[in-house]
Amino acid sequence: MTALPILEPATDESCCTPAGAPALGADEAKQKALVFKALADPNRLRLLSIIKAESSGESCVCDLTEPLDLGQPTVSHHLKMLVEAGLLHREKRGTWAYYSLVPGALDDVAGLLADL
Amino acid sequence: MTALPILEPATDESCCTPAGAPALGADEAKQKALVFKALADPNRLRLLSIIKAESSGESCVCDLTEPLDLGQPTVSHHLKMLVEAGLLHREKRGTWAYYSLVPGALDDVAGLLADL
DNA sequence: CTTATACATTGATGATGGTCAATATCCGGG
DNA sequence: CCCGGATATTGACCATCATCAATGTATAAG
Repeated sequence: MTALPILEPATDESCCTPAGAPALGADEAKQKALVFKALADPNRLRLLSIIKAESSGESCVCDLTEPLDLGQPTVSHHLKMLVEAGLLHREKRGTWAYYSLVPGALDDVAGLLADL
Repeated sequence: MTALPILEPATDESCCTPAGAPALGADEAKQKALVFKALADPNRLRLLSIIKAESSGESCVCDLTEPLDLGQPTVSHHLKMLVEAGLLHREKRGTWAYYSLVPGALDDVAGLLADL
């Protein structure tokens, strides 16, 4: 499992909210918590911010290492977590790896908060 | 420091967004990460969900221990973290402690995501 | 094929976090 | 004043995490 189902279309339900359980179930809560875990680190928030602010919409690892004052392996690790959370998209062109925001992903997270 | 400044009015800035740094600064990132840390646990998400679903708008600890299948000290610990994150409000009436959602707090978190 | 560059992975370490048992505190009733 | 119930706090234990050094992988250049 690389991408989390929470932020995907996930059309396996009939429609809208399941409306079955009166409150958040244990499994749903665990899945949603994974997304917030990905956001629960200052450096990962900064990574998202930097990538979002980039005019081209994407950044390579080499441009992200310096502003965060972190080692390259650490930055790669954080980026991987953000990709697995469904927040970032990774595209490798040549020797470089370009990371970009998944369109609407942050809005989906906001939606997670709305229908808690 | 009991309440986090992020979700407070925080009118110490002139207006709107600081617009100084081109991206998220280290200190801002640290503060915002604290809020997401509070949300990065399945049981805390369930606590918020249960309290939100309550028709009275509030729940006491005794009503929250059973549905989560956790010990009372653990529930109190989670509730404290949510209060310190500015998401829950605590009001003690008699022997009981009633927890309720801080109005607009979840919307403010959504706003945090919007202007990353 | 060799080398250099960009990035990912592994392993280790120190720090943080979730949970519980035990205990403390606060409040209402008798 | 004493007792019992509801909640908070403390201390400890185990798991997870953030970070780095070292190494592995892949791609482009020569």
